[in-house]
Amino acid sequence: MRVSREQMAENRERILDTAATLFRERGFDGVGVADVMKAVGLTHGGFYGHFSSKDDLAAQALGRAFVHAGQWAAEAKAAEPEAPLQAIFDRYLAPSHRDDPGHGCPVAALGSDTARQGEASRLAATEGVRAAIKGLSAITPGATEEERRTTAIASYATLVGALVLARLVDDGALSDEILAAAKTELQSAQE
Amino acid sequence: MRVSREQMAENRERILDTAATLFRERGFDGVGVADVMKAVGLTHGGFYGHFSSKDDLAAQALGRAFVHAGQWAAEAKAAEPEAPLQAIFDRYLAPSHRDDPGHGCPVAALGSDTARQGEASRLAATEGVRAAIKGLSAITPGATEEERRTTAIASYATLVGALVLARLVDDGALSDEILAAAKTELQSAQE
DNA sequence: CTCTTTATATGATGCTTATCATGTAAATTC
DNA sequence: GAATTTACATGATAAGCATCATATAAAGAG
Repeated sequence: MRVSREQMAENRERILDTAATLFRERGFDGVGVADVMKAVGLTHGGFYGHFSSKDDLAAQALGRAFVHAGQWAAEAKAAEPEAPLQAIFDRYLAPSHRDDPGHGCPVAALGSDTARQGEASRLAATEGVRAAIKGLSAITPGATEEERRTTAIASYATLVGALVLARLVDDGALSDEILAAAKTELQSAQE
Repeated sequence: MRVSREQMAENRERILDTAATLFRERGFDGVGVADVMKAVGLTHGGFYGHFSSKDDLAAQALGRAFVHAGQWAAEAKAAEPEAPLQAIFDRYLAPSHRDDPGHGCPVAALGSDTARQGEASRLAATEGVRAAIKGLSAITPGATEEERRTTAIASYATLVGALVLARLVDDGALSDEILAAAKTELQSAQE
């Protein structure tokens, strides 16, 4: 059955959002085209009217998941004008973020996966990382532009690594300790 | 055809080593049982004489991949008795490590994957991470035991995150910059 | 209101892959 | 060295999944 133009556009958006969440939760190979469509409330047949392939969906969903990363600085400034960097660290390293990969950082959720993905996905991720670094640099202290950027990149790496490690281990106490340790070090580096 | 006891034991070891490499290179879902056996020079049929399932293999191969991580400190001390920590940072953040995931850090290569794996794999990874933290703590400077451990965990996170990001991006210059930035920050934190 | 278009549903198709069943030849045992 | 065991090979089996073909009913055009 046919749906209205707006309905179709909305369906497409929901497919993208749903895919972005499911991929982060279960990995690219852990989610089938039919799974995504079913979660949206459609059947698998209509999929290829929206996307040319699963790879195409993966790349676009990745881009969608990265949108948030590009707005890091702006959001943090709005939420905590006094200490935006601190707000980012707190949010990123919160147990709630660790426990909800579907709506969190795509690098932590799909990082090792994406490195093995097709070109389109790699490009989307690269742009996302670039935007995240730029946003972080803008609110990172430092004498020179270059120094701020270097520090921002390292902070980003610490955040990602800590979240990956915290999700990896099968021991809640150790997981909490990892998040806390990263937060402590990132704070003390700020002085 | 049957092979000797030693031959069988050697085959089992080669299956494990090969799997540990292939999984890190292509992800758990990117490698089939038949792929591993073929790479070893056997056929898929004999697999279940060695392991009870692919999950079983994955868990044991992960354990194998983590062996190296537990010996971090010892190896670094042997190679660079003066500055073992520096040796670890240099080696971990080297382009050669980035470009050879099959023989490198299992957290960076399979981190986000493993978080979705079965219990046995999670446990193997948890033990590996624990050992790596312990090893790093032993050569990390700091006033108290607790402080050394906190710093070691954060350094580990920075290493992992930087490698994941460096492998993720589709731009060699940005990738190199990420590795260099992490190294710079880790060094300056040491004073 | 009729005609045309099309977004989605249903139902193949073909491929990949984990696992199992059976055969066989070589190692081990006695 | 005959009998037995067994590690591996060959060849199913069955399930999952990406993609495509066709049908249909509802939207949009006139």
